[in-house]
Amino acid sequence: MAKKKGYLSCLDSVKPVRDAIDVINGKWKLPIIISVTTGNERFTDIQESIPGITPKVLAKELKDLEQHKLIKRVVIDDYPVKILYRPEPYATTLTPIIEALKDWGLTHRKKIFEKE
Amino acid sequence: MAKKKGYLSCLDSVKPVRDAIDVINGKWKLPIIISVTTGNERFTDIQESIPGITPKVLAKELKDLEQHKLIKRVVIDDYPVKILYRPEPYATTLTPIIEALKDWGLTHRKKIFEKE
DNA sequence: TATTTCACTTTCCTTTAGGAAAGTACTATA
DNA sequence: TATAGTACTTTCCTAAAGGAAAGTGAAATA
Repeated sequence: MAKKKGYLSCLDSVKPVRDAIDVINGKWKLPIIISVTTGNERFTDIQESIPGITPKVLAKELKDLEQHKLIKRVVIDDYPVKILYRPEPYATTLTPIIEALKDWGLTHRKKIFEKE
Repeated sequence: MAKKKGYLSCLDSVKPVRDAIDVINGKWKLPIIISVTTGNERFTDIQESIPGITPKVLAKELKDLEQHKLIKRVVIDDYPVKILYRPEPYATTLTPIIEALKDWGLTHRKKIFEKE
C-alpha cells in the first residue's frame, strides 16, 4: 500500500510534464516560436522562413501557440488590415527549459553513438 | 543574410531538443521510467503498476528505453530464467529536466486558466 | 495430465499528425 | 479589366501511435 501510494504520487508529475511537452511538441512548434521571436510578424513571412511548412499547419499551430499565450495575434486596422504575430514576454519562460533540453539532447546523442 | 544565419543557427537547436523530447514523449515513457526507477523489475509487475498499458506497448517502450540506455534488460539464468528491468544510473540525468518541465507545466496550467 | 505463469508477439482496428493541392475572400496594382 | 498578394480554409490522403484481443512457447504447479 505504501509502495502503491508512492507510485501514484510519482504519477502526479506525469500530467504537468505532459502539459509542458505538449506546448513545444510536434514538428513545427519550435521553428514557429523561433521565427516569431526572431522578428517575423506576417503570416507569409513566417511561412517562408520555415522551409516545408504548409499554410494549413502554420495556421493551426499559430492558433495553438496563441491559446498557450506564447504569441499574440494583432490586427492592425489599416486599409488593408494587417495581421501581425508577436511573441509574448511569457514565451521567454520557456527558454531555460528549451536550453536544458537542447543540452541534454546533445550529450544524449553522443552517449547513444559512443562505442558500446 | 545576418538575419537568415541567425535564424538558421537557432534552428540548429531544434534537432537536439527534439532528440531529448522524443526520449520522454508518448503516452507511456514517463510512467514506465517511474515504475522501473521505483523498483518494479518484472514485466508483469511493471504492467500491473501502470493502469491501462497493454503488453504490446510495454514491450515496445521497454525496448526503446533500453536503446536509449535509460534501463537495462537483465536475464537471470535460473531455472526458469527471470527477466528483470533495472534503471541505469544515466536515467538520473533526466531528473532535473523532468522536474523543470513539471514546474513549468504546473504554472502554465494556472496561466492558461487564470481570468483573461 | 491440465492449468497457470511469464514474457512477450501477432493481427486488426481507430485516432491523430501532418502533407499536397486547390480554393476563397478581400484588396491592391498594372 | 486582369493579375497578384495576404491570410488563410477545405478536401483528400498517408503514416505512425496506440488500443483490444487473442495467441505463443516454455516452465511450474495442482
